[in-house]
Amino acid sequence: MKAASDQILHDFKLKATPGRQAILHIFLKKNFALSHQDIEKNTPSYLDRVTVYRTLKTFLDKGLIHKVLDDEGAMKYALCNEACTTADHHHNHVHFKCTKCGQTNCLEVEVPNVKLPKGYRTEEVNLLIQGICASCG
Amino acid sequence: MKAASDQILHDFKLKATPGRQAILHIFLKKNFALSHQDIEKNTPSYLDRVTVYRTLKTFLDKGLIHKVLDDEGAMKYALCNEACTTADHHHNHVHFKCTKCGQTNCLEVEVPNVKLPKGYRTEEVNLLIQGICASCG
DNA sequence: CTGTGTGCAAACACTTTGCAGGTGT
DNA sequence: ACACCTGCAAAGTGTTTGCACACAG
Repeated sequence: MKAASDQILHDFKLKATPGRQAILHIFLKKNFALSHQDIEKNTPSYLDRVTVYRTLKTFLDKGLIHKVLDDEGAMKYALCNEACTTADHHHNHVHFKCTKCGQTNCLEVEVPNVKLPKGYRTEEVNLLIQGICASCG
Repeated sequence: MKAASDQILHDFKLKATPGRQAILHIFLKKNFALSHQDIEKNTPSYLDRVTVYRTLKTFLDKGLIHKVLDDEGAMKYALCNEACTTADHHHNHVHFKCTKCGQTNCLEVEVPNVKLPKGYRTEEVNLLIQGICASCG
């Protein structure tokens, strides 16, 4: 796993530092969207809160992770899937948030085509579905 | 308009106070989703910031307004349409955020049916589309 | 008159920024 | 060796709470 995260960091032209490895590990282990808090909770205590902020921002900038909308207004983050590079993003995800266990994950589902009124141009679609997930059902 | 807002407040079993009337007026005038900041900017200066917070929370509780997701994590609010009462909500809206003018509004569009993996149960769907709106196109 | 809303002040939580020193390449 | 991360501290911003008074019903 260490090798894997180092490889990812290297691919995105980021130095492999302990903080980044730790945060990246968390994303690799839990495969659902994480809030800043989630990350801080699962992070070695020597990691500074500020570093988490900066690391997340760096990851965002480089396109390693992406934002996930949450109904509570708390921003969450998730790893981009393999196809995403710094240059080419396609973030038309469907996210599912379980109201019971609180987990949000990416569904590998086609984003339906929505018919917009005339004159509207779509750039990005974010679909958040809330309900009960398979584990909690 | 004053009469209208008083009527609404009364319907939702809320006292008609100046603060609530003012905030409700803003929602009635602008027919797109407003952030807390938007409201504060358009609000008479005698209205306390705290009152805005509390009023919004009250409106939310009573089902007068509902949350609108925003990609920046900034919570926005919009009036529920007429069919919403305190008891019965159906918030499967489609929201469109223009990346140029920044306005977010409710589109009167059917929410497409998404096929979920087995075991998932849908309770609420939030669809946020970002792009260029008709006025900015 | 009574319960609720409001304003003010302060506490609290979250996020960002500057700088000095440490670390990966 | 150099640029870039990191930690600490502090400032900045957004949100919540407690309390006394004012007001709508």
